[in-house]
Parts: sequence; C-alpha cells; structure tokens
Amino acid sequence: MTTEYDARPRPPAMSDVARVAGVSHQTVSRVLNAHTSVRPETRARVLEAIAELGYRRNIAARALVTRRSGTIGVVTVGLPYFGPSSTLIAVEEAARAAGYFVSIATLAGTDASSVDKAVEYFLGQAVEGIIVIAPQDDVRDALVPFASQIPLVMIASEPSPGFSLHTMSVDQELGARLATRHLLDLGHREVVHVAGPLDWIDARARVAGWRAELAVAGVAPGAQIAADWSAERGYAVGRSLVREGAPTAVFAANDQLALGLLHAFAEGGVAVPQDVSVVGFDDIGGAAHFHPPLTTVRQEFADLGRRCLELLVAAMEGLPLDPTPIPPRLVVRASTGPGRA
Amino acid sequence: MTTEYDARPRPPAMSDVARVAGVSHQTVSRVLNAHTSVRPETRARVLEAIAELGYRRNIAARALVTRRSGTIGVVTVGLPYFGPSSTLIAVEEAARAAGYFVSIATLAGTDASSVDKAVEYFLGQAVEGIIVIAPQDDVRDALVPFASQIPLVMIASEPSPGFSLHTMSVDQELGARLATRHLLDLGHREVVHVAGPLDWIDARARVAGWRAELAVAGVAPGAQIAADWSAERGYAVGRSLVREGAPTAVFAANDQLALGLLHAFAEGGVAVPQDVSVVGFDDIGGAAHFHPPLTTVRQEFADLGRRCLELLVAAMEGLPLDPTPIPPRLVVRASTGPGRA
DNA sequence: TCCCTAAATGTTAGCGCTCACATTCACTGT
DNA sequence: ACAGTGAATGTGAGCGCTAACATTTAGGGA
Repeated sequence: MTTEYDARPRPPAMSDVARVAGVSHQTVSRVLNAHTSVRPETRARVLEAIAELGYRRNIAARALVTRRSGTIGVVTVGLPYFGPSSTLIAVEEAARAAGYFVSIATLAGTDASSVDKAVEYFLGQAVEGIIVIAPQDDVRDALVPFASQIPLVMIASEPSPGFSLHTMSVDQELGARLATRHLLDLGHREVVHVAGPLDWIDARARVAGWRAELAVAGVAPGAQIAADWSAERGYAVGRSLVREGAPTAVFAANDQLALGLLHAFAEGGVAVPQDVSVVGFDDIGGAAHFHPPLTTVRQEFADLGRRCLELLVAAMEGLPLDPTPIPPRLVVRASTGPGRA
Repeated sequence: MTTEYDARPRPPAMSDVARVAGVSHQTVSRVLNAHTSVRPETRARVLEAIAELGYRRNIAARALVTRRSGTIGVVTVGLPYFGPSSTLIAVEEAARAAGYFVSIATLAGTDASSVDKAVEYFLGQAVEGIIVIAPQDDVRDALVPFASQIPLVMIASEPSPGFSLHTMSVDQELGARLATRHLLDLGHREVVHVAGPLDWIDARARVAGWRAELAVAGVAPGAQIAADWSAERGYAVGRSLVREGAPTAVFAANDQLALGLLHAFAEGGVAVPQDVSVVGFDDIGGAAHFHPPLTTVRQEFADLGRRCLELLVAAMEGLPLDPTPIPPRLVVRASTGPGRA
C-alpha cells in the first residue's frame, strides 16, 4: 500500500536498473564508469537492463556528488563575425570529443560590466573552465580578476603577463609581416595600413607586424588609418584615399575592410592591382571571388579552436601548457601586383 | 574532534549561509527563490550573509530535486555560415534573458546518425528543449522520432505535418517571390535560378517561390541550375553561363553564389546589370560592397532566433504556439536593372 | 586441509538543495 | 479572555548518484 503502485512519470534510476539486472546499484555505477572488477557476464546483464529500461544517468545527481559539471563555458562577441564563429565551432567539436558540454554566452559589449555578467553567469552554472573569444583590451582587463577563480583561456595575441589568464591565438603579428613583406617584395615603398579598432588586441598586433616588417626593410611606415572591421568603413576609407591620391599598396586589417576598399577603388577608377595593391586578413568565404580576387592572410580558425580547448583542459588538469601561437599563411591572389612600372 | 577543523575546500552551502544569518536553510532557499513570506529584515540578513560568504547556489543539487536543468540545447550546422551563426547568437541572447543556459552541439553531417548523436548528447545532458539550426531534409526526418520525447523546434520553412516537431523560419518562399517579382517588374522575361542544395528545405522553398511568382506572371521558368551555397560554385556556374550565353536575369539562392556569379560575369565581360541582373539572398556583411553592390533579400536572423526561442519556451510550457514565419525584405542595390533596351 | 589473498559485489553515508509539512507567533474578532 | 487566522519560519525526507568501506566468493600455496 505504498506509492509503488502509482504510475511512474519518473524516469528510471540506477536502482531500477539494478533491480532488473539483479545486482546492486553500485555495480550499475561501476559498469557505467568503466570500473574494473565487473564480471563480463554481470556487465552484460546490466547493459541489457539499461537498454530495456531506456535508462539514462542523471547528470545532476552525478555532478552533485562529484562536484564536477563537465561543462565548459565559451564567451563570444555578440556578432556573427567569421573568425569567432569558426573558432566557436572548432572549440565545440573538440570539447565534445573530450567529453565536455559546451555552454555559450555572448557579450553585450566589451565593457567590464558585460564581461563580469558573462563570467558570473558561467560561475553560477559551475562551469569547469572558460574560453573567451573576444580579443579586446577591455575584455582582457575585466577577465584578469577571475583568472584566479577558474581556468580561463582567452584568444589574444599578447600573453597576459604574470597572471593565470592563459592566451592562445593565431600569430597576428606574423600574419601582418607576411602581408607587408609580400607588398615590399613586389616593390612597393609606401604601404598604408587600414587598421582595425585598436582596442582589439589582434588589431594592434597587425599594426605592430606591419610596422616591424617595414622597419626591417628600412622603409618608413605609410599612413595608418583607423577603422572598424566593416566593409562600410573600408569603403569610406577607400573613397578618401581616392580623393586624396591613393598609395600604391594598402594592407587592410581584415577582408571586409579590403572589400570596401576594392569597391571604392573600382568606383573611383583606381585599378587594382595596377594602381594599388590590396591585401586583406582572414580569408573569409568568397574572398577568392572579390573583384579582383583578394590576396589575404589565412587564419586557421579550426586549429585555433582546437588549441584553445587543449590549453584549457591542460590548465584545468594542471598539466604543462603550450601557448605557442599558430602560424597564419599568406594566400596570394589577384589584388596584389608590382604596380605600374 | 570531527573534521570540522579541517580547512574547507568545499564552497559554502546553503546551510553555511543559514548559520551566518541565524536562520534555517529553508529561509535562505526562500530568499533565493523570491518566495513571499520572508520579513524584509530577515531577507536583508540572508542577503548579507550570502555576500559575506560569496555563496553561490549549487545548481546540480537544485536540478536534482527540481528535475529541471534550466538548459536548452541548440544544434547547428558545423560550418560558420552567416545565417546559422547569426541565429545562434540571437537564440542565446533570448535564452539567457529567459533564464536558460544554452548548450551547443554542431552537426558532423546531415545523416541520421549525426543527428541522433547530437540529440542523444543533449538528452544525456537533460536539456529541457532543443532548437535545431540545420534546415535540411535528412535532419528533419531524423528529428521526428525525438519530437515526442522532448520539445523540439527546427528552423524550416515547411511545417512538419502532424508531428510535435515545431518549425519556425523566415518566409523563404516569400523572399524568393520578392526577388523574382523585382526582376519581372524590371522587364526581364527569362529569370534563371541558381538553386542551393535541394536537400535544404530553404533551398527548395526558394525554388518554389521563384516558380510561383513566375507562374503568376505567366512567364515560363528559366533554367534551374543546381548548386551548393559556395562562391566557388557560383563562379563555376557563372562561367558556364557566360560560355553558353547568359540570360538577362539570375536569381541566386544566396549571396555567396551571387558573388561567384558576379566574379565570372566580370571576368567574361558580361556587364551587371546592363547585360544581366543578379539578385542574391541573405544580405551578408559586405553585400553592399560587391561589384556591383548586390540586390538581395534580407533575412532578419536576429528576429528568427528570438522567435525560435519563444516558440520553444511556449512548447515547453504547453502554451499556444505562433508559428507565423518572418517576412524578409528586398534590398535593391546596383546589381539589378532593366537591362539593355 | 586450511588460510590467505584478490576479485567481485554489496552496504552505507552523504553531496546541497527543494518540497511538504509542522510549528511558532502576533494579531483579529467575538 | 480565547480560539481562529495567516504570516513567518523551521524540520525532515529524499532527489539519484559516487566514494569509502564491508562483505562474499573463488583460487592457490603451505
């Protein structure tokens, strides 16, 4: 006369499996956790009972006792940029393969309060580690205080000095040097840089690479023009370049800017690459079909995502870390040339 | 002589807060859950203790007893497409605002086994509902058997008949009609369609819209050319169109295809829009700076994501559903014109 | 033969929370 | 003065699992 007779809307628990298999719940647990010391025939009986009942382990109960959520959090910028999206996908795949769940949170802004909110959200969810795909100064600064509380990996091409905030990235500076050297090798002596927003760590690294390569060649840096990441801005910059007399070579901080530039040049009757060479950064989908096809620096975001996860897992397990950045690759297409002789 | 003396690596629990505040753990719970019947001064004391201890509620324990994970799962295609990425971001924002955690899983392929794996993964995580951002036939078919187990919303422009698999989408057919009508209004009488992969529900809807609008105008459909979603394929199609003599109007199933088309036409000396008009679909970043700026159908993915979540939450709570699709909008730019008279 | 050991399995005690219910207390109306 | 009420708070049980320890069983050496 207990509630045993009630219809059970409750999903089967380990004890139900145990009863069906004629073993103790602990043995079921051992089978599930691949413990040694379970007789093959016992294991088979348990597995059968599990299948019969459609049993699924209650992860909340498991998390409660193990004090592990098996979840990692990924913070990303709240815009569908090509790089962050690609990286997120790679992180997710790697995490799932490593047995982690992936929870995401987008950033409303780069201010400390947005970052705090996102991290607190994840702490409230008891994630075991956090990856941040938002390589901006403000974000980094806001992250630092949390680095002692939880394993944290941020995508950034500057190491975070002295803190346990780990960083991983494609070598932005190298990419910029590759782009600049290519232009230099083609004989250009004035290389203008249309820079991304300078509060983005990667944008600054590209500026630094551009400058460094120019310095090595003993060439004075051309104009550095501030921009955001958009084609619209690239277009606006291109128009003023056309108006004021275009340089022979422009290195744009990303492909969208380059696209806008190309548009303005075409409109202004400036031939690419005859009058001006243009290099982009990222190699987004379609870059090979811009007008003309864009020479650009290709970042392997899939590798980046994978490496981020590796780094995070190493940090979580107290293993040695390998923060070596990933080398990018120059993809030469039709938007660059020696220019008019 | 108990373990009370041990340094406690254990984070504070509700009972610790209760002790500090001089109340019972239940009262702490009531404060946390915004129950009525807590005296303001008691609440204040509890809040103070929470702040003092840096207490954070253990969500595993909570989930265990409430049988609710507070998590929703989002399955997305494993590629950084503009639409899915944008939609994912919007879903996440809406979900977080509604108090849900968002777990993601990417699809390795569209086959039933990949879909099964992703859904099983989420069932193992005890998510309360699932949103699928992968509008393909195979995916839909593989999803149907799960629809009775868990609230499921899929992005698809065809309602799923008779099942509890809910769908939401931007009105693809309407978008295609808008694009086609625009071309028709400009005086074109042969509108070719470069179609997306036909196992994508949305690709088929665009074909249907194109056909329908043509039928209304009493115009025979032009060639329907099968493609994928890539600029590369658009380029290849464009080249053969140039070779075989281009039509006066092409409606491409997405902007990437249109980009490739534009590339091939420019290369082949076919003027856009004088010789041929081109319309795309999506309005991806930079479409306004293609050569020439692309006329396209704009989808509001942010709205889509938000609506998906609303639909899912309604389904989870047994509320009435509003599956009205979202109307897209034609954005007319320079890639379309009346053609040569 | 018996004991010892290791493999195989069982038993018990929580993890930290919420739910259902019990209790206390300060009022109110009669 | 007293039961009756509702607000405010406390108590106890148990969610389903794992970890630690206890027990049983089988096999091998003296």
